[in-house]
Amino acid sequence: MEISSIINSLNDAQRVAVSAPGQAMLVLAGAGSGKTRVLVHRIAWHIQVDGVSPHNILAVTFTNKAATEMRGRIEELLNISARSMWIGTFHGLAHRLLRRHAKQAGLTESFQVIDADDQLRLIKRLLKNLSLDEAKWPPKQAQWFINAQKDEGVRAKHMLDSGDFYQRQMIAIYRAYEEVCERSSLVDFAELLLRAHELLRDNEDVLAFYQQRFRFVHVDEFQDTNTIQYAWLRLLTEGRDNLFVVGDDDQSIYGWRGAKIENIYNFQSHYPNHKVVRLEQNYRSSGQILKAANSLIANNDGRMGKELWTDAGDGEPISLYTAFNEQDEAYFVVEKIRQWVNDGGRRSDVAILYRSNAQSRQFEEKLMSTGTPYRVYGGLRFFERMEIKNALAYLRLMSNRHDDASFERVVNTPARGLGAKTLDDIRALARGQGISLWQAAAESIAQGKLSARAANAMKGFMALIKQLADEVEDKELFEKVKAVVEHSGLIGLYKKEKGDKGEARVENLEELVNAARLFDYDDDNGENLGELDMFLAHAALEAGDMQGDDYEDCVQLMTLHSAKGLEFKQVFLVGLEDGLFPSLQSTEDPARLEEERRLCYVGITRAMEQLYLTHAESRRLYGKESYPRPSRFIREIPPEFIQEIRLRANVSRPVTATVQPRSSMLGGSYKLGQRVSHAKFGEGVVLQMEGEGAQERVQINFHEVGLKWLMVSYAKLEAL
DNA sequence: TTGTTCCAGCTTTTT
DNA sequence: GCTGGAACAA
Repeated sequence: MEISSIINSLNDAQRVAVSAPGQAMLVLAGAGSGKTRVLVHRIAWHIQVDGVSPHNILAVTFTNKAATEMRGRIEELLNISARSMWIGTFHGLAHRLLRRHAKQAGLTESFQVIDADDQLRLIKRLLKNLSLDEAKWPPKQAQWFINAQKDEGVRAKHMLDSGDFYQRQMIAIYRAYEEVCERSSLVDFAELLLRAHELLRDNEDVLAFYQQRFRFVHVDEFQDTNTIQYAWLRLLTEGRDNLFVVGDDDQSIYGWRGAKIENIYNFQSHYPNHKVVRLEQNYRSSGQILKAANSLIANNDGRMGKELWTDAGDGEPISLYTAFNEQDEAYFVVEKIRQWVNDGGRRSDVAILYRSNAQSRQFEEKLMSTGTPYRVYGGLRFFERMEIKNALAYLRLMSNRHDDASFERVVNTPARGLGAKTLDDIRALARGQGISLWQAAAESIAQGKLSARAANAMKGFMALIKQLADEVEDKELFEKVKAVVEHSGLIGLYKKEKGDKGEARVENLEELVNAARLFDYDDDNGENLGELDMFLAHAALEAGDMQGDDYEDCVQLMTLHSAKGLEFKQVFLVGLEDGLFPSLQSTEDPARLEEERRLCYVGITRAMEQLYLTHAESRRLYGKESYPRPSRFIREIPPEFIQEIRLRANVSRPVTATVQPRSSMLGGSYKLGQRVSHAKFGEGVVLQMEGEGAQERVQINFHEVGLKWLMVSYAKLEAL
């Protein structure tokens, strides 16, 4: 393999980046400028020209997809196997480190990874234990707090009590959460990163080993790194000048989940010998689209500075359509797509991009009514589905009885007569003695604390888990999964569920067995880990692709966030209205507004040939009619790049339906305002009535307990 | 255990 | 205005 094959296909700036001598490097790669190409070729350069073994190379990405693609492209370019090279996501690599050094990281060897959903359930449970009112202490907020602290590398024990009541409570929740995770051997996503950082920071030998091993470290999407991820990279590379990062400050759109655009700026002081290379030649979009994007993003302050250009010509101007309302907007878009397809365009080259998921519906309806195939991105992934998570919880319990999160999840799923009361008692015992729920359950049975019925049910559940675990011990992974699916009772539960839903769930469970069959154990490079545990980790870390690729030619619908990194010949950027995009919550804060602008920049730069911007003069939002102003981002694009279009000369306004006042309730055996008495609720006054005969119901305002609806035939009311 | 009513909440998302 | 979850009645 010649050097030329690595260098020839590159432009000057790309070449400089790829062939630079070993030193810290910041590649500012604009949209569509060949950033992955540069990363791939840089790594190939190290291997081919510097003679570095793949074994000594580390490459970090954010998504599994990016990691897989990069490995594939390196293997293809060099025609070698890159198996020994560490390429993966921050979380995946952190996981691998923690498996290898579980003990030094303070973890048990069988620790399990939990996803955001598991984490939230755990926190909900914990708030109940602490007798905190969910209304006053929203679990989501606590989750956000905990993860934000971890992202900054802060443990509960490090947090000072500022005397602030809210803060103090959050710290207490954080601490309690750490204890639960510790006891159950559970590690959440943020914890993976934090632990991996602490592992390197606190263990000189481990750090030295990996510093030596990774002669060259590469990072994709550097603008999306958070504090702890960057700290981890610095431990591995600082002072050694072997960190190669690629990113684009103009495409930083994840500030709200902890990404620090500042990492790009700080890189320059942390690595004084660094070199900056700008990739500004764009190979994706036509000239006017790029100029519009440049003008828009120029409104942001404190950029690194970058201007995209192309030698591919000006292309068509951007089209702007002002719709009467959101229906009309959808009509316009679908009509344009129809024309595109009529002219021989492929549907999969068309994307409808919106700010928030709720906007997809109107487009779906119009697409459906015209029989246009489409695909919506987002939504639940395979391993996030309820039935799958339930089955996995059984598997987890088989692997680790002390996994409280899984115990909670399936102890009464399918229902086996273990009610709230029984479980509360077991939880109380577990909490009091600092033992797992499984142990507490066993103890309760042994001490005869449970009613005969509950004890039986619990024994049955525990026996089921044990039996499954024993029966399957030496079997193949897929047989373990199959045993769970067949004997847990989940299938029976979902078969009973009415509609297609239950059927789909049963199919998914069958698909899970299949996924286990196909699971490549070696591929995930397990360290000291059984195949089952590896599969469970895989399920958490890689929730599965959005949906299986359907081969049909589909219009693509997605949020602007999910569109990052993709490109389409024809792009519709819809709902460009103040309050929607930029979102209402971002309009006050200049920093957040800049992030919205970057998001718009990302959207514009997805388009290769044709870009349509649309906004509506009136829009139904949260049930109310609103009359939003066109987005400020439209005004920030110079008019010379924009062409306004009108689809129809006149639009008829929908007639506002007159609201029929509901006719007053027809009386049965009670009168409005009648005073009545109920055995349990005491005295009250009848306020409303509906239904007749056996179905007759009355609403009563009881003096003691407030409003209630009661069936007249059951309630045994006494007229006073 | 199940069906209903009530109520809050309502950007963006990967791991 | 819709949805998902919790609370409640039966």
